[in-house]
Amino acid sequence: MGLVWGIDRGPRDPDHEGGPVSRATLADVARLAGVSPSTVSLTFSGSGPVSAATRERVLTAAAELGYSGPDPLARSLRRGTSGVVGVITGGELAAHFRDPVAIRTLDGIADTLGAHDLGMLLIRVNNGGEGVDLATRAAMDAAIFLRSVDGADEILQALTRRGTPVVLMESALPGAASVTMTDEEGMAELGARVLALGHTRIAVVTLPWGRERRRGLRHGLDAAADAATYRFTRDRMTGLARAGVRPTAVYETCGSLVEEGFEAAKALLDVPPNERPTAIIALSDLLAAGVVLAARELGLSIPLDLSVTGFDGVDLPWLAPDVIDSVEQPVARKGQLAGEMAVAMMRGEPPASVELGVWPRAGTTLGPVPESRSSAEAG
Amino acid sequence: MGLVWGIDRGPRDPDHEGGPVSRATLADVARLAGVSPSTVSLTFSGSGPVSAATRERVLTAAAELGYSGPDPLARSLRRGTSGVVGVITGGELAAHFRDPVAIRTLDGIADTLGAHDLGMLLIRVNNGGEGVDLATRAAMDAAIFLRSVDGADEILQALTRRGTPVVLMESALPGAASVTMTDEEGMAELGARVLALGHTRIAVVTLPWGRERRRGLRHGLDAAADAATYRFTRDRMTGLARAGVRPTAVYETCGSLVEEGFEAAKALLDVPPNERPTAIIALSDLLAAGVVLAARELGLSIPLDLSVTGFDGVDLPWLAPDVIDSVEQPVARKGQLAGEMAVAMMRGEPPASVELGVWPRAGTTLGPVPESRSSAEAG
DNA sequence: TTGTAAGCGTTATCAG
DNA sequence: CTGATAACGCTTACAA
Repeated sequence: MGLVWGIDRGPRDPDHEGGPVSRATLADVARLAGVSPSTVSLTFSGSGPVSAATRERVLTAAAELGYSGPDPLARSLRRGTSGVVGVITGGELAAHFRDPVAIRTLDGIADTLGAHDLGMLLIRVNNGGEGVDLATRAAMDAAIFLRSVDGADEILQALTRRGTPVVLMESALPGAASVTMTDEEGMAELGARVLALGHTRIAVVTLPWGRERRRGLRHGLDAAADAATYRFTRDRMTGLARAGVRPTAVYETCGSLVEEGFEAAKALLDVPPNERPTAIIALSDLLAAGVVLAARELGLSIPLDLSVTGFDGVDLPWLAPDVIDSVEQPVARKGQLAGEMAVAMMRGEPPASVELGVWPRAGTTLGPVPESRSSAEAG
Repeated sequence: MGLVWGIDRGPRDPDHEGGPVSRATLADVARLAGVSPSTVSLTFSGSGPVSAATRERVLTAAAELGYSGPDPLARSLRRGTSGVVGVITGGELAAHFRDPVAIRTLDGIADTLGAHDLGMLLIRVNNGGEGVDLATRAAMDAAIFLRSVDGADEILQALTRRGTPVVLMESALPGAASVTMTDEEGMAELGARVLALGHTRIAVVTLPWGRERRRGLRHGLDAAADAATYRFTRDRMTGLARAGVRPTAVYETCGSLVEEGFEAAKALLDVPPNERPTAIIALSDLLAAGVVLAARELGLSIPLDLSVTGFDGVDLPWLAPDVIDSVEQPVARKGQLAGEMAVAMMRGEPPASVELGVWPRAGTTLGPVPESRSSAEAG
């Protein structure tokens, strides 16, 4: 092939003299089939009128040369699209895919992208800045930001300047689409339910407040809501405060894990009986499950001795017979929606913002509510 | 800019006359900075010698034009690489990301790819063939197949012809790298431990045998091992048979889920006490956990009334105080290894095949072994 | 240290 | 229905 000086693309078996040094291209197929490159292109894309005979000849030539369709890279450049949507994750998710909520969100995104025949480019950005480079250099037709990503600003800016549509989850920014949830309202409603039961000694087990992880007792809920930089944590604590919950103890954990909830409960319940909380509000279901397990171990009956609530609406079959009283989040829907927004923007539609509602879900760990107070009053 | 007839790339705000219709390119930056395109390229790639003054001028021009680095598509075409590794998943994983083993594998892959600044393109191929097209058309420098993928052959062929390196997990093929695990041996060892305890009435709770999902009792283990088309299922059952386990009952489930194990155990244990199995071997930890929960509910003491074993070595803190006797798999390592293989092949190294060992892990659900028999005799 | 030039492998347009 | 042509936006060997 007319290669005079060649391009260095690493070792390609140079002393192999019979076979082609580089892969067959569309032009090679055209030559062998005795047609023009455009005809070959049309044959493979299926988008143009090609006579059966010609198509046959092209396909034969392709098979002979071991040509398996247009090169994705060249096609992408020419068409200006890559067929790939970037999903950029940070924080916890970067280290482990373990959070069931994140997993379900990803699943929702994958649903939508799969249905549109789009690839999902997963980019983990960790605190060290690994991934930022990739996120700004990778080819993608749109990007979805999952949770708060630490190097987000830089990435966001690069993408925006390049005109790549961006969908933000759990945060909003002009120019970008966003999907958020009414965590605060949902938690306020759940808090109201707890208060309606007449509990006075209420403890709260929280998610991490910010990037640095510290485990232990904290003082006051309002201060906590202010101090927390993580949106989930802040919104949910604010919701509790708004509902009028004044906890006797607040315990910060290092993450949404069963073990963390277990430890927190052990600490909170290891006090004289008359000081012991009668209700523990956990900011996630996994934490709540840990609380339930700790209570079981201490011989406390749920919900008679202790009411427990969570957040997320995750399915925990192994906690049977208990089912956490929680706040249901349409997480998969959220992911699908984010995917749909990305697709819409790729088509040129303007960015939209959607807020999905969350709602309390009755379980077995809260106990019966004496008086029905379903709608929480704001204020 | 010199666009006369233009290319239709969808709506781009055509009546906006002041601003640039298309994004600024490297050439535009060069023109504004008064340097040649190659200089701009060198400036951004950082790979060539550029004087501080020139670099400054280029960066200023870029900022002015809102240019944020070379277009990924063009760069990819020119360099011949995309910086992306495809991870192709099928079967169960396609529908849900829920399997903890798969998740840990993905995590391992992500570790390695992240460290090499490579993107991870997740492609789900479902039974309907969705994703096959994408897998053959997407740009990737290497591909990793997770588990058995239904349309795999077609994808594999296309990738191979294109010269894309392929890493197979849990299967092997000439020309492709592969990483597998010694499931059969591991299970044989675990089976030997069960037999060493003197159990005679042993039941087995299996993973799905093949694509079609049927739940219920089956007859015989050898027949089962033959009938199973899913590799995990087949290998583990073969291992049991090899160890000499002759189960009194075999129960097929629809998936590795706690609920499935629970149901299976209920069915297996709902017989007259003198026919009841004294040991249940589950082919996954999640299934085993379901068995433990069912046994608890029936008031059976573990391991006194019933020995239980699993497979995978997954952490299940919520099952405390019980810890499943299981077979530990270095799953994350497996993922990392697959990533490393992909990277190596991208560098031109020949495909390698690695088999990772698995080993029994002692828990609390099997009971003490009277006589130590650590090495299983084959045959 | 910087500029020149030759593509990378396609596809969209338009003419035949 | 098919062919010629002109990009897509960038990188790199080599010359200056």
